[in-house]
Amino acid sequence: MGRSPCCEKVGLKKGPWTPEEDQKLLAYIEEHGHGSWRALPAKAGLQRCGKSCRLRWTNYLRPDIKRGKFSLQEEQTIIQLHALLGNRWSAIATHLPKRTDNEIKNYWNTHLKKRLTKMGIDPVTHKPKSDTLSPVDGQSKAAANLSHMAQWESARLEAEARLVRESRLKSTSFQPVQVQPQLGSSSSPDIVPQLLNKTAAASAGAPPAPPLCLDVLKAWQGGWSKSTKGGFVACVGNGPDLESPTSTLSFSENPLPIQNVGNAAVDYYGNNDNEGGMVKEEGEEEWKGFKDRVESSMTFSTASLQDVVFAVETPWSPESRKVENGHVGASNFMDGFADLLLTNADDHNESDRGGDSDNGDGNVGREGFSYEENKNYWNNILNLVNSSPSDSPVF
DNA sequence: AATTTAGGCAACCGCTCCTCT
DNA sequence: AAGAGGAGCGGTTGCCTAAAT
Repeated sequence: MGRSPCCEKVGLKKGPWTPEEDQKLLAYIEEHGHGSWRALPAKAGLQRCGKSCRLRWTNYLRPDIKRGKFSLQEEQTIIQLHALLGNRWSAIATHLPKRTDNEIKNYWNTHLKKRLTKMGIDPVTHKPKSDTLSPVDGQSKAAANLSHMAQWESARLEAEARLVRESRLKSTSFQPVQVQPQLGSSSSPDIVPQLLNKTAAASAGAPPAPPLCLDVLKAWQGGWSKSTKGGFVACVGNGPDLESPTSTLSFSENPLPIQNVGNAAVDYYGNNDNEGGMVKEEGEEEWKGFKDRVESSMTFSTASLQDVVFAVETPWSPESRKVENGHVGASNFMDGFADLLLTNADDHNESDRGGDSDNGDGNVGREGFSYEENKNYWNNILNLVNSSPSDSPVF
């Protein structure tokens, strides 16, 4: 709003950095920290704008940057998180602590995007391109449902936030929330546990939730059961490792209309006959901000993730769903997505990847996703989030 | 060997968000 | 509550290098 660009000053250098400039910047930051980026160049004796200095530091000079070729695991992480988050490079970068968002962005644009395209997958939607040719068959519908899952999750977070607010009005007597230490690394460490607890309490038809001790990772491993009302109950925290009482999130009053999951999210959370009171009302901006905080920290609520899996699994074949040791029955990571991707990745890459990607199941080397592949694709994305390293800054 | 083309990456630009006053 | 400044993010550009002709 009227503020002049930081680099507009005459005499400031642009373009590639010289080793001397790098040295000056490095030396200054090592001694003083960066402090105010705007003030840094003058103090460090650099003819650069602060923004340029920050960029140089974060993308190149920072000591904890890993440079060089991306590993197989890193590629998988990027692709799957991109499917979930879109072009939110900084969020993706939080899962690859030694890579910069810029590096990831470049790698995506120059390598991974092309590879997906070559496989017949739209790199934007992560959906088989063939879907657009025959959008009416059941399989395509399922894939279309999947493509909305990120939006779904987003809408859900908004709704949860609304529920928090509503529950504040309805109840003033919640038990203190116990938070396991792992969550402390989140930028908003208190949000999710409270969110879950209050969401559970506010859910229509759900009994008052006991205090919830949430460890996202453990909770994610919790089992599932189908409710007797035809809805679904996510049993949070009943895995063997959990010490806390079980919290039950019930959506039995509102079985999700999965067949139109993208639009359904709107209805479900906004305008449906929702007895849970998920009604759009005042304070949208506040809740948008709330949601963004949750999203930006990638602190997915357990319920959200499980709902997503629910959305993935349910419309296809509920009976075929496997639950193994409390995990969602996604196929093995390497057998599923990675094989599909890397085997299709052709030709020019296997030599430097170790070449262990062909599982010989016949699902490779062709365009488009099969039903199972689609399922695996998304389940693996969720598994990735689930299996994020515990020292990840976002979990 | 010279020229053209394509790929890869660092850096810039403009916008948005957040914080402070 | 509103405005200004700072920081961060994502998109894009432009340069450099390698490969192809």
